[in-house]
Amino acid sequence: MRYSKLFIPTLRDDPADAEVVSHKLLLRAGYIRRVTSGVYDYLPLGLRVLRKIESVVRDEMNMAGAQELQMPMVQPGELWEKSGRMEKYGPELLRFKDRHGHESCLGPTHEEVICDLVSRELRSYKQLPMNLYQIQNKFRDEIRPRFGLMRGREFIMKDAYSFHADEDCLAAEYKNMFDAYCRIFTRFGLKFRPVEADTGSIGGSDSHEFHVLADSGEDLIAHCGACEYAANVEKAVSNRQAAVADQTELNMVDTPAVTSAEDVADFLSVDIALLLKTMVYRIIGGANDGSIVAVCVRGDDQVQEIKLAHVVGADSVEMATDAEIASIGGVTGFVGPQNLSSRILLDHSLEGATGLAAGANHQDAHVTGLDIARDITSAEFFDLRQTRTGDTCVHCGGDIALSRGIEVGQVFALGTRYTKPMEVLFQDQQGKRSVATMGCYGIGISRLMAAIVEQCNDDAGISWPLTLAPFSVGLISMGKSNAVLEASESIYSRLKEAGIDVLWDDRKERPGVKFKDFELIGLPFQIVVGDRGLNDGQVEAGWRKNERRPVPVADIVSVVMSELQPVEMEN
RNA sequence: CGGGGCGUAGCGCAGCCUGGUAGCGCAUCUGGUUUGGGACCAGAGGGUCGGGUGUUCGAAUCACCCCGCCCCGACCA
Repeated sequence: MRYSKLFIPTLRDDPADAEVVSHKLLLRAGYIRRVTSGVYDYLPLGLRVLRKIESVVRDEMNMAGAQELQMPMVQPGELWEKSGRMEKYGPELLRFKDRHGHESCLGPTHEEVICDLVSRELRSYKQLPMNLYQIQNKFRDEIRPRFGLMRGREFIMKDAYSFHADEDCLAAEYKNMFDAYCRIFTRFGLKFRPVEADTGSIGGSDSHEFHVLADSGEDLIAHCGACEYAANVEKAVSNRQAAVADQTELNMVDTPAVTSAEDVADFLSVDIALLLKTMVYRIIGGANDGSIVAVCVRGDDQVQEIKLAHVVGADSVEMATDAEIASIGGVTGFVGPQNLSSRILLDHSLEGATGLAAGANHQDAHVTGLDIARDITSAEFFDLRQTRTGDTCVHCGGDIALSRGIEVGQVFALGTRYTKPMEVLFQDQQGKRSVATMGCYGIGISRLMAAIVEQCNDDAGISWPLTLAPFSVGLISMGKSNAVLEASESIYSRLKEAGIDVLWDDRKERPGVKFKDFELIGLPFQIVVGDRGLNDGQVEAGWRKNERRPVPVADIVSVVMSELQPVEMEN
């Protein structure tokens, strides 16, 4: 491809509204443009990268035995009514009526559609298992789209759905997909980590997320330094060294206008870990929708709201209002676990604790010497705290550390969560009607593009891995002497004939401009043709990251082939 | 939706406080000189100052409303 004919609108300055490096670079290097909040154009360079990402994913999915199909973006409301998610999915599901007044929505995911399809065609266990996938646009009306491709409203996802006659078969496919995902992210050359995950709004039993490690990641993951354990903090469990204090009398003390855990600890001169922090939540969804619960953790811990939601069987939880706190006998800022009329849930780390300071449920007062076993009636203990650094691993006792990650894939063992309501039934080996079990497996294709840039960049721009670069080779001709033009033209066509993806910068620009643009765009290998070397029958060639070396014009194609080939073989 | 910030030429910004009809750098176009790391000279084009209403002789500037964008929280591939 000739640069002069390609639409690559590069920018000198960082766009003011881009925050993370991938967003800035993809915009500046002319890969994407914003259309509206969370919705982007993929320009020619961006599309080329997308296609390469897709082809690796396709390759591995096909090799793992899955088959590709394509489902629609527009979905009928009935399907969502049937699965029960019309109500549950919430405002993220973009709904609309067509001209006939028919309830429709834009597909944020495709469990309903695939179940509908499979339920119509599935008769016998002999048709199982099967794994169907697509690479397609999704739309989720995100509360807050941000960071460019990282969290768009419209995005591209590879989603696969598998159906099975029994649990064992599902487990085997889950493992199969897990392994395929590891191969995919390895082929991209990414630093990634599979972690145990909460199943979120999709539901199901088992789930793992695949995270690309990056400081700009929106997720926090906990991992053990000594063993393989890793989990999203929404789910991570860990042991903590609990601070202990002697058993003492229960006392009420004045703490005028001292409310936060830090301030109370300072004011009373006690270790913040010997504080008991009480948070009051309202339950959203589920059997106890609307009811209020009190939750206690140590002063230096945070309540993990996802864990809490699971414990109380809620869709989610929200902090209670002052009035709601008062309704259970609490006083905002001074809430404690004693004499509350609501359910009181305590984190395991508080079981048997003594000598604690806590809110007194009186204005401007706390209690000291609180003894959980002695002073709290009807306490229930659960894992409710968020794992933090300094905790130890429940499996091996090793130290837990936290990292930031970008979630680029997730696998779910869904069981019959969808197949039951959607009536995906078949006749089993005994001739009985049976519900299929299901798994689903997603990879965020467009998000991956951003995640890769997060890991592959430097001060000058993007630094694509060879397998994903929009072009493998950038050919830069310098000056406009006929010798340079002719040599460039001939090298360009010889490279093309050899099957190498080459971008020839034939523009009438000064060398500096060309170098800067190529480094910004991030092509992995460069060839420079200039009068200086041409006089000795040479051009320069080299990887973006290294120095270029002189190469005889006659050898350039074979040199490029031998440089590029071994790298491609590794992948 | 709650909290903070912003909206002036394609991009990055100044002007606003203290009203007088818009400016800088980059980019673009023309001519010339340049040509191994974002050139130089000369000239040119491009803006209903996010939108509306109001105050005023006069509004980019002041007030109110709306819209859009970005950042922090709840969501997820």
